[in-house]
Amino acid sequence: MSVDVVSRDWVERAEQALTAAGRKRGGARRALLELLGGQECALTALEVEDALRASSPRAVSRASVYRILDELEALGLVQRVETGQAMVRYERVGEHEQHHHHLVCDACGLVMPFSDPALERAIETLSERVPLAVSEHEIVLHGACRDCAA
Amino acid sequence: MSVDVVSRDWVERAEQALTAAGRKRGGARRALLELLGGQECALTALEVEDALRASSPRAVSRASVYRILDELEALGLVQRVETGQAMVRYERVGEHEQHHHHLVCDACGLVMPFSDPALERAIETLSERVPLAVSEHEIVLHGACRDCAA
DNA sequence: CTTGTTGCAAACGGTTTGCATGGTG
DNA sequence: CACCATGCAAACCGTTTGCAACAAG
Repeated sequence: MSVDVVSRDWVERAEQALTAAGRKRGGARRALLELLGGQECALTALEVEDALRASSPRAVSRASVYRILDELEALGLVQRVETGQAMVRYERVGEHEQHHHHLVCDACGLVMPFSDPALERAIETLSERVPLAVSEHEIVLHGACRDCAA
Repeated sequence: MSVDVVSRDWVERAEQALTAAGRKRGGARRALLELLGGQECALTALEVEDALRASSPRAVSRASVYRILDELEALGLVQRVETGQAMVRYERVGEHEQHHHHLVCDACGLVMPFSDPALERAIETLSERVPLAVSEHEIVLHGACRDCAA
């Protein structure tokens, strides 16, 4: 798998973008970047906080988690994902990573990524025939995952 | 337009479903059904409350708005829409109405419905190749509406 | 030393719940 | 008259903000 490589790229790019935006370095942000870089899919702010508390000796405050996620979102390094689970999720946006969407198990809350070229094409075509200058789109499929459907 | 006809159908169907579920009638619910029946697109709970306060002499309490919307959702008469605007939206589900999705203007908050057969087909095909027993799907296009893009 | 960064705790705002009252069947 | 429906106010909980202490450039 190239997950580690990808994430390392992203972490570096993020550090650069932050520096370019006139930001200074800080422990909390470094820890958060490291975490997001290694994630396969979207996390909630609370999950981020818990993961950081578990892996790091000094906890990162909740406020910082939200502040940093907002910052990263503004720089286009992270994107929000609305899964209809009452909490916003966040995931990194890789420059060369494949655009993807989400499957949500309404029974257990599991969130999985998926991607489909045909769907993207349909969205692209559609985007030109709609009374909106489309900048982004989000697709969420709800249902029961294999474990829960059994 | 057949909007009025459609909404009347829906209101009637809702009343029947509620009675069948062993519920009694009440003024708040009747007012809410009447309102949703006449809506073109999804409303937030707060918008529902305001609309009811404006049109009706006696206000409907916020708690009732949420309780009734939950009830209607459980019966499949209403569906939640996540537009990424920090508040959940609700809209009626018509039996013979066309399935649709939403365009959201991130600048002014405007929400518009749209539907696209090609997109639905793509979703349908995709649903069979995914590790999830898909029961629903939601598609949201974000961008700038005509007024805001100008 | 000037300016961004972080933690803590309090404030916010949408949503939910407990409880007493009132209306429906 | 049993039970659902409703209003009011308080509780909840994810998120945001104010402020003071710190650290990077």
